[in-house]
Amino acid sequence: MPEHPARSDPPHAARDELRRAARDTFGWDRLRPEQLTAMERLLEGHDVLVVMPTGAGKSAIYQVPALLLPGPTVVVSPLIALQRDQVGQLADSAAPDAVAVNSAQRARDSERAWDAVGAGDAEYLFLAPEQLAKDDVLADLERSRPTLFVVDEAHCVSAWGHDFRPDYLLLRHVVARLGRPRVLALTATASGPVRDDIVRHLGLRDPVRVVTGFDRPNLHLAVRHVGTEEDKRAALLDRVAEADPPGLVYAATRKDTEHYAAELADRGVRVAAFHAGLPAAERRRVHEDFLADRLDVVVATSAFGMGIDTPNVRFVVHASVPDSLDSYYQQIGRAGRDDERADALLLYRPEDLGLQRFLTAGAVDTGAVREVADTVRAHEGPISPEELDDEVDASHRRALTGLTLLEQVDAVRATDDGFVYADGGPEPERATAEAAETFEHRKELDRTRIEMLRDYAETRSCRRQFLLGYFGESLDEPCGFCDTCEAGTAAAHAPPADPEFPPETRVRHTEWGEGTVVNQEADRLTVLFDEAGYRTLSLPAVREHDLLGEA
DNA sequence: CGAATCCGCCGTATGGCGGATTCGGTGCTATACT
Repeated sequence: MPEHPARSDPPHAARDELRRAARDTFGWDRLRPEQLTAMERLLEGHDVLVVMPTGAGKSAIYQVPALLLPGPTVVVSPLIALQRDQVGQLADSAAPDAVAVNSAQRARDSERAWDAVGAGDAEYLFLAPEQLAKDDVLADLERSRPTLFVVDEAHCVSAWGHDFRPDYLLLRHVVARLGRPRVLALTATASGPVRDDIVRHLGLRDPVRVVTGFDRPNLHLAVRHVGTEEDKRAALLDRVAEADPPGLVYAATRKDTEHYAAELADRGVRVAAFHAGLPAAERRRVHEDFLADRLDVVVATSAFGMGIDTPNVRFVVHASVPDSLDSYYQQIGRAGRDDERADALLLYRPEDLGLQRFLTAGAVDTGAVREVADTVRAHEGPISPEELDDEVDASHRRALTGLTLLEQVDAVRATDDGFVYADGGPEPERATAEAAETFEHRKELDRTRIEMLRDYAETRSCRRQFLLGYFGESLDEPCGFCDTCEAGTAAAHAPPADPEFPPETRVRHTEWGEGTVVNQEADRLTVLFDEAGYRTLSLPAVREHDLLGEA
């Protein structure tokens, strides 16, 4: 953790103020040390990255300091439903007003929200990143002089910013345009590389990182290998039908969610399917029914979960592997928030990895990248993302993905007034090729992240040691509360107490170049290579052929 | 990459089979229409 800068105030003046504001405004009698640390650093003007489980009070970290800072607080939130929840929660407290601006509410309500922010009546303003790509929104925001810029669910920057929702990668320029208010990034789950990606793409400056432990000791971890699709279906139905509700089932496709939900319903389970293809009203109903205990089980795609903080979820069963251990841990982390026993079960078929490979395979649209490059270059003066979107035929998503890739290869750069073609940068043709390469590199990393699910499913070591290792934490002994521990294989495959390659060690591989050790098991080693992504190496082979040296 | 679905063939079945084809996740916003 970085050192405290020297302060002239008495040492705990800020702390006392924060505690008083928390108590008087929100009725919170005590704040956790990590919350206080993060709040204090914000007040001092630092950028802060917080990784803390849901339920630990992440929102408080901006809600309280916002009261002590002069201007309004901007909160970037990925889902309109979350914005609504947060505004509602603040409305129920004694805190100053919170408002949102988005396309789902009447234009007049958005206008009122801006008026309230402008007049200093609203302290908190919630927006999706897409709003911040609009010139008039940015102008309104600039006038309101925010002093705190919050990115909630900040893992979205890394998970979605690179292709699905490229507006996330523009946030760093929004922050610059606003005169650099301090930035707070909040998330429940992020492995080391994801944290670094967030820091880099939000442009955080020497951020204070507040990361609490990842271990959830009340969560029982298990993987069941299934042979055929039919075996899997049978195993799923048996397990879920007899499990203690409430619980969640994650499936890979929309159709699967509906199949499983129908079959569970036949067995008398109060169940609903949830995916992004359902009408908004149906999605809202399922969400509310689950929170209100009117449903035992929701069978969902990855669309379900953010904003679910019901404490008594007893199980999470995966009918198929997700796209990364980051996603997996986030999804199983929705169980057992009450600290009672909860079960995480992965039904594993290696064939299911294929679907995830397909889903992360998307190639970049080089035509769109080239069009963006040419447009920025031909434009007289700096061009804003909104103008670019208007002038380019490619979709918003492709145009902005192209823009952010071109920025990463130094072909375009941001100024205070928009993007310009970089003077010494590569020509459009070369820049397009380099952008495609950068994108491909990211996809390769994504593919190796999928392989980590294979390793998790197939490991004979303690599952918890494996998972925590992935998130950069170590557990000295096998946990005793996972299937491999119970089967006795974990003890036999326990990582050495004194590993040759301790976590975080920088190494150089003869083929894959430099990387950082993630964790060492009894006979294998996982390394995150800078270029080649996650790779698992056999230790005997490493020793025999001297594959790894110090970097 | 793998599963589900479609389609034509065989040869005449309250169809079966194999090869070809299609499909598969995540959300915002703006706009046209009822």
